Amino acid sequence: MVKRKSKISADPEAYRIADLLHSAAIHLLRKVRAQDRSAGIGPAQLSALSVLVFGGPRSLKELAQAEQVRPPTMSRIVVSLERAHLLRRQTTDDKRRMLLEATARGKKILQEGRRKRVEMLVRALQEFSDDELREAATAAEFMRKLVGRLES
Amino acid sequence: MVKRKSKISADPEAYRIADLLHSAAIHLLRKVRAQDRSAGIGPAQLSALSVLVFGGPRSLKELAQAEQVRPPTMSRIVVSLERAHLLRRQTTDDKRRMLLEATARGKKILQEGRRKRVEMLVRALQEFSDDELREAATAAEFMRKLVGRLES
DNA sequence: TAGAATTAGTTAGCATAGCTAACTATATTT
DNA sequence: AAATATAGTTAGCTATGCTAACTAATTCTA
Repeated sequence: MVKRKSKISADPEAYRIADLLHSAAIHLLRKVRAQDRSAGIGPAQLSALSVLVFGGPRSLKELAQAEQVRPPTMSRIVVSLERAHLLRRQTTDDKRRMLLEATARGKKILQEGRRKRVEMLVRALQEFSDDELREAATAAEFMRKLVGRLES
Repeated sequence: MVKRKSKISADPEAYRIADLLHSAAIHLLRKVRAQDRSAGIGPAQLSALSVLVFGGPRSLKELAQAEQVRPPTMSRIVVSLERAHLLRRQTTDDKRRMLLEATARGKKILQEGRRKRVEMLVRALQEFSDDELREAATAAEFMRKLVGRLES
């Protein structure tokens, strides 16, 4: 009869955790974004480019899906990246389709832009103790797992 | 002579962790943001409103600082929230300054908007085991600590 | 205490990024 | 061959971020 909750959580605890994670993600990105301006490339462009650099060439639609945005949004991002010579389009057998690929310059810029953002986090992490760093590693893995399980 | 690294990290590990956290934050927010549209209120407005609701009334400048944006940005956010009757301005002794305060409606909308975002996370969390939930709690606390230590 | 400097907030103008609706061009299905 | 589906673009809207330049009020200082 009793619907026994086997979770630590009951709801309130899961809610509290979710809220913390949500707020932390917002504020983490906001702080880290300040580093972007020097790269002269926005966060969405940086993120899309990184998919191409680390994940290899793909179509606009696939890139949009990877980045969880709609095709028109990605279309514009691609135009910006192309104008900056950070990616190139290749035609395919299917003439509607294109393959997007990072240029050498794109790879370089990406690494620099990303480096600045990530190094800010690295600097903060450097101040942590060994124990805290182990916590950091666990937290990072957990975040990846969580994101993977979010409904798309 | 040897500059002994006492960190787990050495650099590469801290870098890897930082990169994971960065990427997780981007994708978490992107997925969760989809829930926002139904609230008819953008993420920046939601976040600013939540500072007022949970942290109490404050000036525009203070709110901008809490949200890590510049005053003109916050000024516009405040205008939107005011037009939607989600906050009100109060005058103070110092006539340059204003106190911003959430209205009852603001509190309600906030809780609903936030609920939708956070509930998406809660749903994902519900699928985790007890052990994983303990991990989640640790990760959440860690994220808060990390964000607190980022340079502003 | 008059004038200078500072502070709070706004306005104007720009860029990026998100969306939907409607379009073109190519491929596929019937 | 015609209908349908798919890939990407264009147009137009909204929200958010910024800097520079402004107004109004307050505080400092000579």
